[in-house]
Amino acid sequence: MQDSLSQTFAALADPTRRAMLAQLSKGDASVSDLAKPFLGEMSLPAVTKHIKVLEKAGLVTKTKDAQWRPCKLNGEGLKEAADWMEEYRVFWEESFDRLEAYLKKVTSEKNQEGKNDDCQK
Amino acid sequence: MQDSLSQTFAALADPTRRAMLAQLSKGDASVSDLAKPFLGEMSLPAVTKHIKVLEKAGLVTKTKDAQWRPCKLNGEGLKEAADWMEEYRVFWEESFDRLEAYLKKVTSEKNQEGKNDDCQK
DNA sequence: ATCGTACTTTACCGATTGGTTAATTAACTC
DNA sequence: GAGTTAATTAACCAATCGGTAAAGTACGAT
Repeated sequence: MQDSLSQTFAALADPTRRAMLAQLSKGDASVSDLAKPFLGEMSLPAVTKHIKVLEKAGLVTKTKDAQWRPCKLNGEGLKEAADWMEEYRVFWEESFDRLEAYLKKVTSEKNQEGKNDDCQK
Repeated sequence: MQDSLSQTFAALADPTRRAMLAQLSKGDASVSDLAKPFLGEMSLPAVTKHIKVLEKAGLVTKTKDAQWRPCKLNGEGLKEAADWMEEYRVFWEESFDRLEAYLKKVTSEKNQEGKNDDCQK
């Protein structure tokens, strides 16, 4: 995993890490703050590792404050990935358009109920 | 890796697979079509595996046509991931705003050159 | 100095990933 | 039905991933 885009997507491919980003989106948090919701499910070193993955992907920056390590969401780290996705937007919007067109069609057909029973064409 | 969002991001976390999606965005392609750009770097079974990852993530659908397996980009498979990212848009736009504000500031300071040499405040 | 808190590092483990080669299935072609 | 083309499956391998327990580091408080 060399390129930064792969690193970013890989970092996002884990629910624990996404939950951490969600928490950081509400405000900065220390390692133990971030760990709190998960200490039932995993150990502190596991949390440290997850944070390191987020750091290396450039999604989080960690600073020092006495014995604490306040972490901050780095929004810019998501930009490259979002730009990549943007290229494909048309491909889900076009299928939405098809759905919309279909719904429009069946609705107008419903409105013509009784007027014409020949549904074969 | 249970949840579909993790599966999607994991599928995107590989340059070979992203290149395949890029090719499919230009039009449907068979497995060997998709393999062509990579046959110098990897074998056909490796390509089959990559396609299977994309399929399981719902990003690609594969059909049958004689001995060929035409693949199609499924744009809707990206929607969930794009929606997730959208939540964080403000976090990279806000840092862009800060940059913009900074550039505006230094520009206006530059315009005042000679008028006031006290750059300490 | 030593104790507690916050966190990291090390060493290990099993499961998954990304690749291989070789064999197999399936459909068309002669 | 023998051969060719398209693709998959099976068995294997090394590297990475997500986790652990235990030891180590660094800072503040008493």
